[in-house]
Amino acid sequence: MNIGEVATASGVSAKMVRYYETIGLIPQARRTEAGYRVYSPADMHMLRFIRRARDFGMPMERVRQLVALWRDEHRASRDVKALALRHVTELRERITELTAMADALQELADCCQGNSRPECPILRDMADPSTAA
Amino acid sequence: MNIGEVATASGVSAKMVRYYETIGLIPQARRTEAGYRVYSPADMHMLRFIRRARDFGMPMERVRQLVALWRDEHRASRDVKALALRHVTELRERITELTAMADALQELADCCQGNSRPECPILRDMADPSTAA
DNA sequence: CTTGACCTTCCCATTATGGGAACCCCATAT
DNA sequence: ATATGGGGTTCCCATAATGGGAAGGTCAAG
Repeated sequence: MNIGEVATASGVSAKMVRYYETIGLIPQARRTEAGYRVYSPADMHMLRFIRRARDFGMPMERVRQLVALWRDEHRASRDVKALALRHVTELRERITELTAMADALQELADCCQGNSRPECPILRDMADPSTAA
Repeated sequence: MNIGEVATASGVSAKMVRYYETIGLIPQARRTEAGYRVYSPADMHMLRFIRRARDFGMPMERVRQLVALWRDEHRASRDVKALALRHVTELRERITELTAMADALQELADCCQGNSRPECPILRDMADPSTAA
């Protein structure tokens, strides 16, 4: 397969495939005489795997660790699980933060009449939180 | 006040104050003879306001709109409320996405023994989701 | 008048992704 | 054989918001 085919098959854009190669996330592809990159089905699976990891919201560094475990026949599933759970924890922390933001802003909005007059508790609170409603 | 003072007082770093000026989020500061930026208490309040908006997770473009409303004495609170609720909606959408990621990964982790053997449902599923447990 | 803290501008780096230019290659239709 | 379209290649640029750091000017206190 060449890069366009592996991109379509894996769901990773050709641009990103080249990028992953430059940052060393995937090994350098073999080349044809003309310089075209050549991929095996195994490469395609690896890219698909990476795509899945990204879909889980993992930062590249974590993806890198996970790919290393994936390729290591002698890994301990404990290590994979620990990595996964660490990510779940981070996701839940982020969710907590966003929820706090949304709730706080929702509460302010609930206090706002939302009419044609300028008086607005949202702006008032944001300008000076000490005057909380 | 000079930039260091307004930075400390507003919670926005001096670097960011200069940056906000270059992108036109805040007006260009007056300068002393020597070229030092000079800020009024009103400027400080504006920066604090911006800081609060950022704390709510708003992207700069939304902050820009909000600052415009804040400065407009003739705004309609309806417009402020609409903007706030739009942001709440986006936050909740993001939360839904992150929750789906966390739940899916948690479910995979629950299936993983987490021992010293290499067999791991997390990796198996990520490599090929069609073999779902 | 020195010294240290603060200011100025300018450049660089980050993360992951896409856009686009300039140029080369391959297969197919004429 | 050749024109042509659809790839491929590299390289550079841009993003959003933020920090780091260098080189050099300024201010205030001792």
